Amino acid sequence: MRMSEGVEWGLHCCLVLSWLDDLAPLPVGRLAEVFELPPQYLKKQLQPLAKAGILASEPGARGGYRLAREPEAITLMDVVAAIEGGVDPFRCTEVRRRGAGTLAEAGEFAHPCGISVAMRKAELAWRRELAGQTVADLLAAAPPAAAQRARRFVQRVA
Amino acid sequence: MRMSEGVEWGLHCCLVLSWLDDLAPLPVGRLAEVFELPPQYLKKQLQPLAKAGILASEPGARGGYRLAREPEAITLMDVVAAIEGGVDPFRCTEVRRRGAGTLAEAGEFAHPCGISVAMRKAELAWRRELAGQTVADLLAAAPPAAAQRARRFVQRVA
DNA sequence: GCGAGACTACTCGGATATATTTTGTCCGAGTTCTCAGGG
DNA sequence: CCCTGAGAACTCGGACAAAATATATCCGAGTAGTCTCGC
Repeated sequence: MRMSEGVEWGLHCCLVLSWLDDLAPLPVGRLAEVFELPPQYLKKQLQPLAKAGILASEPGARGGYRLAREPEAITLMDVVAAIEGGVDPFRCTEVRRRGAGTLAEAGEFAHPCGISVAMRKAELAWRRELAGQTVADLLAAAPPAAAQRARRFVQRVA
Repeated sequence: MRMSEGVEWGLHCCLVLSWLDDLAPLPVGRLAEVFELPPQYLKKQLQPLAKAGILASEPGARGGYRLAREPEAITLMDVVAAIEGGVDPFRCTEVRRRGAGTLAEAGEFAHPCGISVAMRKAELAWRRELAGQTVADLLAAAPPAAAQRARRFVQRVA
């Protein structure tokens, strides 16, 4: 089980876009330079965020990405769901119905599989924690020097 | 992000091995028949559980797998960690140090990355829930008919 | 000097290859049971 | 009839392919800025 690195990139980019809100929209190329990431692939990772309404994109020259909402309104769950697709890590394939399960009576499978319930309970706790933290919280925790450095870096390159 | 189906299979097999404890050790072939799973691949998935001390394996004829501990002593976290390798789904690649981060002062990275901390907090909640549930809990929640059916099925095939 | 128009440069969006992980299969080492032969 | 010993069958363990997913790259559609030409 491995989360896509796009989640890490996306969150870092949300922070930078918050810091450089007055310079928006910011092209992907600039964002990529800030973290030395492959620009094309970073763009591919940010596209789902735009589609999910977390980022707003502007085409054409002088275009780029900006935050579509206030940092307080963007939860980590939003970002993870947008990039990972919002599917459960654990996927019940109803193994219980196969093999010996084919001999079961009809009503037995009315209740969901206990293993699935247990795993989903754990994932719910995970989601609850993700939904309880916002990009604004990350901004508060980040060192102020990083924000200033990112700003100078982007302006220097420009 | 997708959890290996080996987790689902492993947990179901733990249940069956609990139900059929007096028939142990049970070969993988029998377990595979109970759920119509590819026997060789199921074996591959159960091997990490044996290595982790959750299952005990016996080689040779009349060999097979049995539970190495009481169901009360096997948590879902144990099974997930054994099969998934115990690594964090989110992996911080220290992106903050690259690009603009190379200009930072030395002490700034003494504190861990805030994004990493946030993600780890969520994963901790997930792990806590997994560690709080045992195979014994799954046994209690499973329909009694399933246990009897599995027993009859295995004995019939034999 | 000023305005209109076409051109160029730059942006995002989606379609196309490569790498890596997951899934699935195969062969070898070891142990137990079976069965034939001898006492 | 009982014991001994060799053979055969069955088990797990780890090494070897195939498929699926994630990673990385390229090309096309569209927009803003710019430069030239005409008035």
